[in-house]
Amino acid sequence: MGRAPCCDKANVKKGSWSPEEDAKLKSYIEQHGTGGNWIALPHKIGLKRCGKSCRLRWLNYLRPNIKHGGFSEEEDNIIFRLYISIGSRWSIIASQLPGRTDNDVKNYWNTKLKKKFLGKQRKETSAADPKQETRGDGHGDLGITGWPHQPALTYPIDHVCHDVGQGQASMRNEHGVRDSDDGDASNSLVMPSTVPQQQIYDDPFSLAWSSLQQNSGAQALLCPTSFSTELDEILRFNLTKMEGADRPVDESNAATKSEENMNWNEVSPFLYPNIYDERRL
DNA sequence: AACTACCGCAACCGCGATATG
DNA sequence: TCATATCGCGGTTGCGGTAGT
Repeated sequence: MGRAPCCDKANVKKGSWSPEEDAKLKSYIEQHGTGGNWIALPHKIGLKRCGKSCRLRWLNYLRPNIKHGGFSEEEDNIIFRLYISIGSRWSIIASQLPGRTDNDVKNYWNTKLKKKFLGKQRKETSAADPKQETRGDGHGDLGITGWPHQPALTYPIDHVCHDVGQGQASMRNEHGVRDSDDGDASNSLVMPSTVPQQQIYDDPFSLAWSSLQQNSGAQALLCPTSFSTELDEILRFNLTKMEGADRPVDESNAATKSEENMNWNEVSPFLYPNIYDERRL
């Protein structure tokens, strides 16, 4: 049997929100909060909308301090590096960008950033071997191996805080207040001070490339022409590692598995495998 | 000016996770 | 322990605007 619908679709309005609907929803939530129940909320305020739709509208558009468009170069870099590190975990990535929503970041990546950085990749790759410039199958602009679909590359994300120990503060200074700045770091990928300082790259592609070169067992990557194939393999490897870690390996590792509770200590073993492997020995 | 193709964004959908009774 | 309700997330779709022909 299929899943029960979250609302009565016949009596629910779909499509774009009107200013009146926005005003109703916004004023109610500002006065009363969500009441912990999105499904019941539209009925309370007389909106013919699905609760999920209300939640999405609030989170992505009506919520205070939301920024739309105008992504900075630094934000581009953060998104790119996190995507390389953890894949399409948009909510986690967005949590590192105050005022940005997961939907916004996702759209921005899919429409602009992916092309921007993959274009760069192709450029560098083709410079080394012009024969790999294009594919005739119409997928050329998605990368030679389609690697964006297999994320979770191992490499440091000191980009989250360009200066270890100061990054948090610097982000705060730039954007004002962190969206998860409630004294509980459990919702953020917080960089521990023990993480070794890595070379700072202005260009995220260079950073990813350099990291691949440094990665043990990635000798083949030193040959630019095999970049895509090897990257593909590394991505698969790390993805497998991350998926495997969703299940407790031992008692000490059987902590919460919820992404919401993901913090640096849980993510970092995948980003810094060498460091954490050594600690276990 | 009209048509078409493309792009960007808002919103929807479906599923897994979690909470609750 | 199980069933059901709800939340939260990532992937996908659809629409409006714009550029190109």
